[in-house]
Amino acid sequence: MKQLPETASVNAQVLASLRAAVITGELAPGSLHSVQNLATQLGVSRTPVREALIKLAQQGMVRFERNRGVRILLTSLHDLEEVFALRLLLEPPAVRRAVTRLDGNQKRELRRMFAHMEKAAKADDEFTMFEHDRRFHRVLLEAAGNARLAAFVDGLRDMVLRRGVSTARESRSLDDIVAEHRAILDLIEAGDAEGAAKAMREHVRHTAELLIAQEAGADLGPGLAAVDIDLDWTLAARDQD
Amino acid sequence: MKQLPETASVNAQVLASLRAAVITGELAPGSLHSVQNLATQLGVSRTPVREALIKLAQQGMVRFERNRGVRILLTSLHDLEEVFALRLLLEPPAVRRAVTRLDGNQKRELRRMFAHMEKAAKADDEFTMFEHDRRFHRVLLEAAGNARLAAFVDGLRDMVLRRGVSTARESRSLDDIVAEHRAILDLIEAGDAEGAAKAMREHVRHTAELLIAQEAGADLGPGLAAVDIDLDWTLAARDQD
DNA sequence: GGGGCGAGAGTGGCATGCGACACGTCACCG
DNA sequence: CGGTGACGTGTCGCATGCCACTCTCGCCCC
Repeated sequence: MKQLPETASVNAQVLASLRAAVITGELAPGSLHSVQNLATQLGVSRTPVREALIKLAQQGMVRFERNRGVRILLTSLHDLEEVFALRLLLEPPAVRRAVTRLDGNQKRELRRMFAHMEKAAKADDEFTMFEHDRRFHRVLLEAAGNARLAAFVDGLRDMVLRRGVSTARESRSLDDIVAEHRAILDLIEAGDAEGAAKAMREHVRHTAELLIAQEAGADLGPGLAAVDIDLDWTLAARDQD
Repeated sequence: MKQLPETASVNAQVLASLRAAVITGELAPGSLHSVQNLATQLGVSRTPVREALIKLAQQGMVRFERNRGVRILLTSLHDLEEVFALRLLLEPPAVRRAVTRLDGNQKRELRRMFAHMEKAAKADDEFTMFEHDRRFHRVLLEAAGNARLAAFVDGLRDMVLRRGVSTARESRSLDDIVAEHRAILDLIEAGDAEGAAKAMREHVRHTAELLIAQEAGADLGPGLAAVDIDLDWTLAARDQD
């Protein structure tokens, strides 16, 4: 486990370390760990570790088991289904709204994130790629003006990352991902809120299908994944005035 | 062997107490409190109190201020806007999906909650009314099969409760609220997913408008509230295949 | 009399002490 | 030989100790 050198609050450092360790799989899904042990490895006392774990537990990444330890929860197929159903409900409307609200700084930041993604894709740097992917989405969500939405969706991504980072390459090239984001960015720049929302919708939907199909394949053995999960609750007729 | 009392963990009890205290206004919005003080009042040590407050802080109800105390956050107009924008995005699709997935127990529970609401409305029992209102919505959200969605929306309600419980009576009678839920329930029983979703949408929208108008009135002084907030991000043209 | 300052009280954050409980081990009994 | 129960180890949950920092208020110097 990585030791953080900097001088932010101990709690925040521990939280970041633990979150990273869970995401990268350094703390294996399903495994059990003691607070004391984690604290020793991080070079701090049990208290900040416990407090950070409480936050992760609220997010659903770990679970306390009394007198046994802390269980690292695994991301099931159903978890992926839940996460992407929510992202499909929230991100397209958020983008639609963000288009009319983005200020200069945010647009610049968006372009910057996209440029970093392109560069990382060229360099085949998966980690940097997903890092900026996340920040790209976060800028958009924040621009929608709803902090709770932004925080919630950002938290949802954690559940996917530890499945996604290591495996996305198998089914979709980094260039494809960049292309989907380019489409979104172009439509935003053109002021086409509706188009951008639709592009985001397709992007999330595409990502969901790939990850879920792949995950189902991993669970059931290779080559026979025939799952068809109804992710998209918005497909029914419109409930509008 | 059964353990009837099933004494919940101290932490859970403290969490419930603090949440209730914040919602009822016993801990006034904007006020500052020390962990030590709260712990003494609850008859426990600082640790479980601090841990419960950390959870409330993650939910946005309180904020730690180093070396000063714990601030009880107030629900601003913008907070209400955020909460209801999210509920409008999430609850109608959840209901649409729930209609086709409700099992017998859940339908029975739904009818039971509604009956309690009717009874509480007749008895003019505001508190019981809102209690069952919340559980009515929760049953529906859980029936949609997405635990994250249910937990998230349920958490959002906390932000509204402390404004809503004490003030809803001024603008809308309990009977009106019951009527809106009756409409939803009837359409669910009839298997009309689309109609139920629309009814839920109108219900949430109606609630939002009343609460926000009233809150704006309270902020700006009585009689001149002329706010028009764009809650409804779904009103734009449909992003569909 | 006015202004600056310093000492004290109070606080959150981190470290540590302590008790009750879960689980694996192993000796002992049937 | 198989089952069983007591013990030891390890763990969380809760209580408490300690420290650096903030804020207040009264005192002292000018």
